[in-house]
Amino acid sequence: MAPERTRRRIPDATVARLPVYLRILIEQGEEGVDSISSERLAELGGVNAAKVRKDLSYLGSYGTRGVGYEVAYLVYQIRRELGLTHDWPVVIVGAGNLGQALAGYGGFGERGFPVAGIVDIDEAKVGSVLSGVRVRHIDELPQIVQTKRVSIGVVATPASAAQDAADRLVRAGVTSILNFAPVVLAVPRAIEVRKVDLAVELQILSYHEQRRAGGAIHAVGPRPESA
Amino acid sequence: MAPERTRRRIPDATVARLPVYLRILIEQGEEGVDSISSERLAELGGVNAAKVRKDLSYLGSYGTRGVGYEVAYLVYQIRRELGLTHDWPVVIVGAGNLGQALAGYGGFGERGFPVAGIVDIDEAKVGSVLSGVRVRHIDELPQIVQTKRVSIGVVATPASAAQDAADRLVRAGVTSILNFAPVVLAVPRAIEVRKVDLAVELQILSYHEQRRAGGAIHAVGPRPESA
DNA sequence: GCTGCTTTGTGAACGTGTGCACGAGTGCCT
DNA sequence: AGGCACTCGTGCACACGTTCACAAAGCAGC
Repeated sequence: MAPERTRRRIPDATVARLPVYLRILIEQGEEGVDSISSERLAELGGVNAAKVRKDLSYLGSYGTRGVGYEVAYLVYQIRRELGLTHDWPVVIVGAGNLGQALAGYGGFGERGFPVAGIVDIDEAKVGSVLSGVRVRHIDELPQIVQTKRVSIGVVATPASAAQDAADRLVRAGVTSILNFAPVVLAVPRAIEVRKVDLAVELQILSYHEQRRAGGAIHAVGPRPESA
Repeated sequence: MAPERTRRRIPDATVARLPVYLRILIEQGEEGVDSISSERLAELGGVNAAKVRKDLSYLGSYGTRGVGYEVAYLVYQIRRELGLTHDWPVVIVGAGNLGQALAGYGGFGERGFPVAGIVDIDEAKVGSVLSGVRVRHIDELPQIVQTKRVSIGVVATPASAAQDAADRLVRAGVTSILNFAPVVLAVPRAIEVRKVDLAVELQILSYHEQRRAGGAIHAVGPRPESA
């Protein structure tokens, strides 16, 4: 309950790992684990123990020397730091293949990000119902964002429509965007954008595979030698 | 055609950006642009011009001072470096919501990663056809990997089945994994794993939203003030 | 209460990534 | 041919992130 004021800024790298710790801690809690050491948490999270301690130290000194961290308390603190003490409704733009899959992916609402609405520009798609959410026309975006107090938008359109979708989201008042389209979105500086690009991920894997195959030597096939 | 030998290792951060440059260059090429400066490429890619030049310099000196980079040649070089001179067939494990969306997502095969197969452990799903690919039983994984020379596997299962899926992929001979399940996979060191976790991305956005709302002050709602 | 064992929290060293600033090379114009 | 404008390639300084190593702090047993 201490009204800790201006919390020091947490490094990006740490912010990106906190959700992973959080998930593990919740799982451990459900399995009846009350206390956990940085070493164990590191093992489960696939990172270094010192890194875990340093990451957690940015939240405050919530561990007990000689013992470890109390799982429930740490869950609470990470939740608080990540702003997960209340739900963040999201709106999905694009009711195509991906939009549908996202709407149908239960883990969304389950983890505190209920789908407040899904919109598309295609009149033919408007009206259909995806996992309980009716597809609405994109012109209704401002209204959805306003009434449902949405601050996070998800761009699940084809690349060609992504910038327009982002523009509309920003105009409607959204301040964070999760972009699945393979495009670099241009948005005002104040808007936070994160992108998820399948092709990029696969190409990074491709790089390592190619390297494995012998660097600059002309590869003759995907798998020159099986393990 | 110079048989450049032991290419120096390219920094991870650069490898992650090359696919972005590549996509932009391909687009520009299609629009008839022959030559491009680091400044223009940086603008389109949303990064710093010096960074673009440094990144590209790891590939070699393929630019022309006073002019810029020849688009077609640079596309070729990046493709070569990323190992995109030939296709990398992928196999998808999990024919649920996400697996189906991935199989249906055309951009996969289009970008050099044809779906060699999709498998599921659920007999009920086996046999159905998703966008031209028949779902096969997971026991056929080794055969698919062998015959189609697959080196990249995609885990699109629920969290509870992800580790088993990964184990099977590794045993079948796959050396790179793209993991969509919210789990930290345990795999041999030689296996390259990249993860795409929606919840993590949303929680990172949540952190910034929460921070925007006033740091540690108890937030009362998602959007304390509209822009 | 003291001793010894355990584990946190963090200073310091190291490594990686970023961005500036400028020399070096190229093409164009006169 | 010479000068000028332009853009690449890169050395250098700085910021950020990771890891080590150890003092500080807590618990347990006697």
